Amino acid sequence: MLQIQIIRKDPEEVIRLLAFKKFEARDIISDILRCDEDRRKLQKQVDEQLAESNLIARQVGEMMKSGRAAEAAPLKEKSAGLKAGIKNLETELATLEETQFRLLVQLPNLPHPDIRPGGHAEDNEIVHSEGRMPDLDDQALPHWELAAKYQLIDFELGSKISGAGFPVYKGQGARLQRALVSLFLDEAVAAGYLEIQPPLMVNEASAFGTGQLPDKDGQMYHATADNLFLIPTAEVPVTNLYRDLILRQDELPVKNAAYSACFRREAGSYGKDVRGLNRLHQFDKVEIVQIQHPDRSYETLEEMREHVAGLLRKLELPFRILKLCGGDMSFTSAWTYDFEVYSAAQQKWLEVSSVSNFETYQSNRMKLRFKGDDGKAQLAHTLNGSALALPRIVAALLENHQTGEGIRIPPALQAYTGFEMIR
RNA sequence: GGAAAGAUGGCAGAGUGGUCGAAUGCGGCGGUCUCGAAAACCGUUGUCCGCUUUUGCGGACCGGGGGUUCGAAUCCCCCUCUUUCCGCCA
Repeated sequence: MLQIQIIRKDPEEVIRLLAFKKFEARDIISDILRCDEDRRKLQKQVDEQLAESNLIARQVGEMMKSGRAAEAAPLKEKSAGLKAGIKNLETELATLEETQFRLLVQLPNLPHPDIRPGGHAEDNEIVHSEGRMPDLDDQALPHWELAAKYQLIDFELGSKISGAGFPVYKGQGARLQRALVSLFLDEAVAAGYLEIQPPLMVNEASAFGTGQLPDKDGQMYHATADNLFLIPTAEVPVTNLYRDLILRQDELPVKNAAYSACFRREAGSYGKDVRGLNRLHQFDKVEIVQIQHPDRSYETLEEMREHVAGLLRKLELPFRILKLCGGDMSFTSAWTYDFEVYSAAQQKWLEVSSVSNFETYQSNRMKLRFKGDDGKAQLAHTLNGSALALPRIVAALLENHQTGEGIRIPPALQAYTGFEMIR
């Protein structure tokens, strides 16, 4: 959620930057400003009335104490008369506050000024590219066929017990999952992240805090009996750990890493992109989260980007890093790098990680602050990234490392799988 | 699922209708003392909103919402959560 102060200060700049995200904000902004003005005017009125009422109450108190109860009667009456008016004003104020909030929540985060405007994939800038493209022969198979051939993943069985998009991993396939999770967690811990094992279900306040509600309502599985949501990413519970907190400046940066299963309804996405592991309702992911001082959050973003790149190197996968254009970034992000791994057998790039700086957008919702040197509380910046999401990594590993004898496991992973080849 | 107790400032914990944003202790910060540190002593120490924007003024907040009253942390109602006991159980 954007801070009202920023909109008040320079509404034209907000409109200009939101246009980078292909968001036409002019109407909402003018509604917000009008509402804000009304709200402040009303706030002043309410405060004045309350001040008067407080004064009378104090005077009555004095009289009661000094035994002049009779004199208090007219004051009591006056105060009682004020009451109805105050109540009406307060109700009106609450309505305005709610309206303003409802409007504010509709605005996406401002992209950083260095973000390119645009709304198409072609507007994304390839900022880095590395790794050797595998030259596979004509017999190269896509991962869903490899998964069947080596009995690693059973999609049909998953459909039977749950539905499409819930794969069952078996044998070396299951072991590969566990190995990747362990590798990713160990790397994160080595990089200074605190390992967290969060709940997989969260309440409404948490879903709101990181921006899943109301923006992505309908994308989460909702357990209505208890009003809990299955997490779409560990970002949600982990970032919300710090909701409503005022950290000390010397506690920054907070670095947390968490493995979790992730659940996404993916309502409305069907078609060729959903084949195999490309798009699932349940998948595993290790997420890294940082809470950082606003002055250093972009250094931190680069650090996180380098961490993710290191993982892909260990897995010996060719990858590229995209700096997303405004229109391709998420609602809540100010700056996003996407990592894509080349899938040789599908002959396309698969998104395997997304590393973002949300600046104060999440922290403003969550009231996540820190106390600076001046003793004043201010909003912290939040960042997160996948490090990494498993399914497309598994897809790329299977496809890129397939050989005539089987699928080669990169050395860094062998310690975790306990085998060098999938046969 | 049943029963009971509870929710107060960073933490612990007092406060049962008026001067309570709230005692006290711990912690934090500043100072005295010291070569320095500890101890001791003194002072200080919440968040949000509005107006002024330098000092300042007003308002709100004692889990959340509503009510009673001139006046609520304190009384009443509803909700949420926590703890303990019983039941069930990986």
